[in-house]
Amino acid sequence: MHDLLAITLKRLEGAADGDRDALAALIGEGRAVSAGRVLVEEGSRPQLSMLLLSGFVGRVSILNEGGRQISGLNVPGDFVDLHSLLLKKMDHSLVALTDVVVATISHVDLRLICEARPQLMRALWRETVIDGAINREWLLAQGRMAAAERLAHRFCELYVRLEAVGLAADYRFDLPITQSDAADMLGITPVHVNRSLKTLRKQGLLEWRGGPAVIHEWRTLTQLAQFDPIYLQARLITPGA
Amino acid sequence: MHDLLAITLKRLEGAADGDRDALAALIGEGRAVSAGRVLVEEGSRPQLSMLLLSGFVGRVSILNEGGRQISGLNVPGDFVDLHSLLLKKMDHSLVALTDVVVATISHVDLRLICEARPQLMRALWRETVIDGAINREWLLAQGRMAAAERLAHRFCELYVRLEAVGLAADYRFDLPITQSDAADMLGITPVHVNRSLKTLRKQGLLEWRGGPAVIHEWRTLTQLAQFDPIYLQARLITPGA
DNA sequence: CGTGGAGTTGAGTTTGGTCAATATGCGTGG
DNA sequence: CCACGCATATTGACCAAACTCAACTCCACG
Repeated sequence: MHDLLAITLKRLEGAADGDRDALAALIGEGRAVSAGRVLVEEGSRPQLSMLLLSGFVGRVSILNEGGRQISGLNVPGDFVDLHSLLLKKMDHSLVALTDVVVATISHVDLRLICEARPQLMRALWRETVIDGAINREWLLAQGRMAAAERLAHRFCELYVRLEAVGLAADYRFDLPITQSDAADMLGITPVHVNRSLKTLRKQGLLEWRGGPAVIHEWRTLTQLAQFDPIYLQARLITPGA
Repeated sequence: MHDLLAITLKRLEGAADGDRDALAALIGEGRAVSAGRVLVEEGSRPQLSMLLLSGFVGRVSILNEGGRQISGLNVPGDFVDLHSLLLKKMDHSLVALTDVVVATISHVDLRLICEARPQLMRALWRETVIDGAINREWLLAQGRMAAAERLAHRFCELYVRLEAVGLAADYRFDLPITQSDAADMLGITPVHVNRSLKTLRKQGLLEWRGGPAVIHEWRTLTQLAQFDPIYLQARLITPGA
């Protein structure tokens, strides 16, 4: 668990070591939350931000009539809702898609440390900007790619992000979410996720049945998905040791 | 033009007046760029950020095969590429969708002023976080709304954003972009934009033919689009005087 | 005038959605 | 240990939204 904290801190680019230590000192103990639980409710006004230590958290937006969209996914090592420091009211919910462990940092502390340490603030700002880059990529995929390619793209992205925090290797990683959740991430129906998966499976590109995922043909998969990790590079500092 | 600068500065929440003046001092003269021009090229490493004073700028991502997606739209008063201060390499292009006027601020200056004035940095950070909120809303629309509703939603958003900077009133505003650009914003084809527009027009909801836009039935339109401006509220400080 | 870009419309196709039945797998209580 | 029940996954048949292709119109501009 503490490896992860180290990785998270390490990729705060431009921060001094003193900054990192000071931030680390503000981070609370990890708290376990079980799958399906809402971590932060839409409309609420959080007084703290969270660092994800294990599991997957989804950024969930709801439409009155029949729509649920996961507009972002956090993997271990991510700050989950740094932006709530700046935007009082949550315009979406944060949901534990799997069992998760989160550590918290109070906004009061964050505000103080940011004021005292501009380089750290800048690094945290940068984290939220990278989230934005990922978001843009999702939007591009959502707007201009077919369902199967979008799915392939998401697998590529997840692999790269998880590898960067030591949670994926040899084209394998664990993704214990439902096809329904995947559907909400991709903007398609669960039924169609299933069919798209079948297509990719038949092409021998990957294997995933709600738990361990294996990418068989990385090269082909990235080509199909037109996946270019530049938009992630900011998070690509390889895990220390 | 300088009204606009004043509005932009005013909505930098939490900044002191001294901060605003100091920032204003760094902003260069407006430069006119004509429609269609690329302001910042994908892959480049900008040394400055831009403030949009007039016209519309699109954040354009390209897919190798047949895909162009506008993943964000800036209206006058927006900082166009603040995030390039933090992410060296552009992962998308910035394109003038109409004739525009932009003022620039050098990254060197920005970095210095941010270090000296944490509250200003925080306010600028907040601006990029609001961009993220808009992005999430687009993703929600892209993923879970039908084309016509998505189009309606975009009109609602634009009206609210433009009204906030004094460029829309009485449910009217000017939007001199092509249907093709609208298509790339919505993730649909130009032909389908045309048909969706026809639908909305027939329902008497709005009028737009590539120039002035008029929303006839705001209430109905917002309902159709399930438009709730909370995600924009951070930018809703009404124009001074 | 006439040329090219943008908008409009129709006809036919494709992708993904809907509805519904069946399968699978797991945790609980008997 | 088994049976039941629920949630998730899988598949088929049919439907609807959006795409493709192509023709035609409408301007603005030279």
